[in-house]
Amino acid sequence: MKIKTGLEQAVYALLLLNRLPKHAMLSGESLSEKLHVSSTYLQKLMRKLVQAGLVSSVPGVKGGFRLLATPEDIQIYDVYVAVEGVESLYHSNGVFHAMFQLAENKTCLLSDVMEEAEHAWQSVLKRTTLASLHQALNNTSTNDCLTKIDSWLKERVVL
Amino acid sequence: MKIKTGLEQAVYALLLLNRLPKHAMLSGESLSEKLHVSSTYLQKLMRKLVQAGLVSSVPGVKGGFRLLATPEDIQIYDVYVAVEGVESLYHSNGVFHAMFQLAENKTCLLSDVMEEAEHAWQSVLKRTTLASLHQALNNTSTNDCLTKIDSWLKERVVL
DNA sequence: GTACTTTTACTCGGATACCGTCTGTCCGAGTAATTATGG
DNA sequence: CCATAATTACTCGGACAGACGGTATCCGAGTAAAAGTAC
Repeated sequence: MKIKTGLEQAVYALLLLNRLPKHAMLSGESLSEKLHVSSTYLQKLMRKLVQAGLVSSVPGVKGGFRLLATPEDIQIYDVYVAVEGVESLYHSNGVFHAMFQLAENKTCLLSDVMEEAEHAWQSVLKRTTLASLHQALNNTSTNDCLTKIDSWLKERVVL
Repeated sequence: MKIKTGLEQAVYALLLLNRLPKHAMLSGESLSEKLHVSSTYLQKLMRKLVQAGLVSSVPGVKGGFRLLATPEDIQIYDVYVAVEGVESLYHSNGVFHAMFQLAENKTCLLSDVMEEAEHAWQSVLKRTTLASLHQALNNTSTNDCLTKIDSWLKERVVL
């Protein structure tokens, strides 16, 4: 059981977009190049982020992706849901009900526990926003790294 | 991303074993019959529980499985680790390092968050024991269900 | 210079292929209780 | 009746097949800016 790497790609893509000046955009091609991930697959992910309302996209030449919401409002959990869907980590397979020949409507024992655990998990992902990640990045990175990124962005930025 | 159903099978198997009198055993065949799951696959899971030290097994005719630890000491997290391994839910794929051309030794931003989230998740699974599930089962089930199970166990119990 | 057409560089969304993992099956081997056999 | 052998019913562990989902690729379609063209 593993969490998809798609989440990682999406989060860091958003983190890059967050460094752009207001209303500026970056093409999917540029994003994938900087993240060193598959271009076509990243585009698939970006579409999911668009559908989730986290970023907006502009077609045509001089098009690209741009952060739609403010970074303070983008929870990591939102990104997770956008990429992986709302399905919970655990889903009962009815062993409990089969065991006791119960109706399907009652929740099973394990589900309750797993649901509680997942809630605890989600709460961490909900209180962590893109803004806090951005902050952490600025605090922990050397100026050299950041300026290198920002100058690269400047070359590739659209509009 | 989903948690294996193997966990469900294992937990309820343990819950069944917990209803046996001291030192009594149940065969893998009987377990799978009551849980309505694949017999051979359940045996695979039981072996993992044996290797994890949660249950002990006795080969030969009149053999079977028996709870090794006391139910108060068996955390659901132990079962999870036995079935799914110690691997964490999230494992970085190095996007962060590729992005900034950093050395591998530094942890990436997302890893920190995901690790914290997983910790919260684990803590719920650690404070839930087989004993507490057993308790919950006794409290929420009708007497009819429980006596039906226990009489069935009496028929199939070994030793 | 203006209106129109073509080219270009993007996003969009579906179809598809690959591959690892989880589920499930099968088989031979080991083990111990039970049963059968021989003296 | 006792000792030994054969049978039986389990667990053990590996090899293997099938299904499913995540990763990745490709393609045609849509869109809009830029470039080219005609008058």
